[in-house]
Amino acid sequence: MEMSKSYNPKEFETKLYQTWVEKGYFEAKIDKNKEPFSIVIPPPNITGQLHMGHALNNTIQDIIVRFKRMQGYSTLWLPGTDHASIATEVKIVEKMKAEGVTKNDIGRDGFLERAWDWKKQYGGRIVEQLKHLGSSLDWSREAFTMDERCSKAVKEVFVNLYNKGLIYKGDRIINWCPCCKTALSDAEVEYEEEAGHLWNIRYPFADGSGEIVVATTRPETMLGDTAVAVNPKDERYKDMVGKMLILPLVNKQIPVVADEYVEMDFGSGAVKITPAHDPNDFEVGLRHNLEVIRTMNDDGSLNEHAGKYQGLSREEARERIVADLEEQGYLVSVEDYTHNVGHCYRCHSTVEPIVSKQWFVSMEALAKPAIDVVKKKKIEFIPNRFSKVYYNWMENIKDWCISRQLWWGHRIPAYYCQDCGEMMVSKEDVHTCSKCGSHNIKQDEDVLDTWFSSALWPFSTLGYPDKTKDLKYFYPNSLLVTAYDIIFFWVARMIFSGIEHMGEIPFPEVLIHGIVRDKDGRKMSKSLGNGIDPLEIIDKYGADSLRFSLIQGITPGGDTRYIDEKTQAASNFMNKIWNASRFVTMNMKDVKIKQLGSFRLTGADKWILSGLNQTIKEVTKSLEKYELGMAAAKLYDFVWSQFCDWYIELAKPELYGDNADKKANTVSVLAYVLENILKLMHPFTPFITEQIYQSLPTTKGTIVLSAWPTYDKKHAYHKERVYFEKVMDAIKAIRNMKAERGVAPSKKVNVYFVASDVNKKDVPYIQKLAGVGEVFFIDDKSGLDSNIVSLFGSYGEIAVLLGDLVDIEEEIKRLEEELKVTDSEIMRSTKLLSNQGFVAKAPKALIDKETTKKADYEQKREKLISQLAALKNN
RNA sequence: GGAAGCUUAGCUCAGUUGGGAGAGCAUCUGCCUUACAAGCAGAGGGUCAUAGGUUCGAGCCCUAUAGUUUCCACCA
Repeated sequence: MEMSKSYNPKEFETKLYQTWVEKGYFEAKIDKNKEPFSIVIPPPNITGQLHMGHALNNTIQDIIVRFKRMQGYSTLWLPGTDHASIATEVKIVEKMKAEGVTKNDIGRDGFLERAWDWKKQYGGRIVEQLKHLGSSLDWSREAFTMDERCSKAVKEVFVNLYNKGLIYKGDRIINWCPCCKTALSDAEVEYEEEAGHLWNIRYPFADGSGEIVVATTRPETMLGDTAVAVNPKDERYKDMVGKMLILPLVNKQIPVVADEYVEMDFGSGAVKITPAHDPNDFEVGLRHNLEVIRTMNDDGSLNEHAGKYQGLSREEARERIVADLEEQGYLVSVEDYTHNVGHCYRCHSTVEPIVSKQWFVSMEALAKPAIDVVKKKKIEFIPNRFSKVYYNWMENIKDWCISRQLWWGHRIPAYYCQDCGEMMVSKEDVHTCSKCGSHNIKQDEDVLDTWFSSALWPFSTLGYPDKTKDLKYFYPNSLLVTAYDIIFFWVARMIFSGIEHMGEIPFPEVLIHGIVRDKDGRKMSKSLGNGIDPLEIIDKYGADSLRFSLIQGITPGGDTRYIDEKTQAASNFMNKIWNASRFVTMNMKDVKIKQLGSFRLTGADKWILSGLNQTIKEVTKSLEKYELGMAAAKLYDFVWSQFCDWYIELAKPELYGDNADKKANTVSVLAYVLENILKLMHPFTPFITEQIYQSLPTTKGTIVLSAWPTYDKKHAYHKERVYFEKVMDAIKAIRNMKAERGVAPSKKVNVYFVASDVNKKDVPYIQKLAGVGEVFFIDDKSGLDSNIVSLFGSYGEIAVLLGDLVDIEEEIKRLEEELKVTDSEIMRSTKLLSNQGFVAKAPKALIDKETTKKADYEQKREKLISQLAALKNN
């Protein structure tokens, strides 16, 4: 296949992906002779569209998965989507609102019908978008959190936990979103600082003996107050504990109680207690047996316990209550006060703490082993600092509220007898009451937290609770890759779920990456409008460029910025690879490619093979440590700076020479190195590498399933590399000298190598790459005239004939400057080597290195001095 | 209140067992040299936030300070 003249990713990216999928390259095979490597994708929400976060997350996973696949692992990367209970329901309700329909209008069944339609229509969108990225996912195993498999797992787990007493139903204070009209878990509440007020209110004693002033940020909750609390050690209130106060506006008597929870030095040191609407107050209420009076409806409006305020929204109620307090003389003062207010993570309304009957997972017993496995390093976070975040959360965890007053999701498998009230929790649908035999059964109306099913993802997708072959072979997964923002929501819950239900950790490693910010370092968000659509970038530059730019310069756990120039640079790199490959394939035409080892290698050949070998070693090592940014940088350097800038240029003298055999040798090395480059690059940039790989006459099949290059001692060529770098140093020195003196690159200069160990056979390289005419080798330069420029370096001495271009005065100045630098280097070396501490404690290799360095500089110094003397004598 | 990260060239960032500071972009100079001007060759540019400490030796380890970002907690 001929390569087209220019790099145009659109010509092949989509086509190649289709072929990969059709041929089943990504389908995992259970192979007892191979080691499995499995990852499950963090399932994107069906409501979602691909954003840069997905692009980064999936690029990282794809790189690792493709790398492991090439290394010979039986590799599974399992795709799927999350039903995203609340997020999806919010979207559908919005859509219905536009049509003028409410949930109640169409009922549960009607709503679910719409939801499934919605899923059918949009659920596949993000999945299709992942394909544009090149993600090597096994589509034959695609899962959905509400498909049959996962739903079965959810029921199994719920019932098991219930039977063990780890799931319970009870009245607790929970976070309530009055807009979504559902309970939320603690993790689903986002706190934001808001400017508010602190109202100081007078609560008079029932016996008329004075008053207590309390402060509140939410005066509307006072209707549900059932006590005022003070610290038992507080001298100011010591005699008042147990006395009764009149609750203003309500005109009800409430007691003063003593509780450690109260901070004496905040405000007046007295706190109004509203057990139904504040988590701390709820606890105080439990300790003092206080009445719990809920004054708010599910939609946030006030209820019948609010007296004359019934029916008002919470905002209106606040206004009216404050006004009334003021009018009746109860309001002492109002202060400005900034405090944190909880918001629903989906609709962003202010969350109300409310007492409500909900289902909970009892966390204490589950958290303990989940903490242990990380402590014992059975699970490692990469980078390790994230384990602290994990401990912090796990060690302070509260029970997990899992019921949601929503319709889209896994309905809680609890059934109630309408006749005798018996509750039955069962995997199977219940139609008969186990206690009274009645058939009048109703299932719990609530659904489960969407994260309840995500928590089971590493095994529910593999067939749990059935003991499938997949489950046996691919569980535990090998790795989990995710951003740090869902450690609590997801990672932590997968860990305790895996341990509890599978008896085994879900994965031994968790690779955490950062988030993609905009060019100014801000989080990309809809409200800021600073989001960048990866699909637009792919359309403009191709997926490979986007992938490479996302990976370049990232470090585990670190955030990155999306900067378009970075993608342009990556795109230039793709273009470079394309053109270099085109150059190689053009030269491969009509040439019989030879096996390495069957012919004599040139110095340049050995130099590039040694560099390739080193690159293989380092890139493999970096990838094994998941240091993708590092691996990408090494590849970039090798491909561009070593292979393109040097080796291809070094190859040209042979390629354009008239020795067909030597040309074939060089082409063979070019082809060999290119093929290895393509393989090393493939995990990062799968499309371009496959496209070129298929164009090479030496390759068969797909690069996707090709073998990962391995380090080969035979190609180390240490000595040869050191020698050849002298040749390269000579070239650089001559180029540099010409550029500094304004000698046109096309102008050929003649040079003398003075007492140099540079080999005559390497002269063509110097001529071609440095723009040199004739090269002479002499033992000393006594016969040369003075119109020369002397260069000193690893190659020894080069005398360049520049004729009139040489200004003796300038030359003396330059050499004196160089002598000064050399002297200071010698000083540095001498000082270091005469440092007893250094000589005694530094590694031998370093001392040797320093010693030869010093010798080299001393030699150079002598040459500089003699050259200066010669110039000055002239 | 607690915890963590970051501070390196004009910009964005690398720098992993402590051993003479790097890349990309930008800037300047010169080149259309038969893969690539999306390119080639060359150059300039950094007291590695500050102050101490450990060490023969610190961008890297320790302590403190400043600035900055984030997470957790949620004192009404």
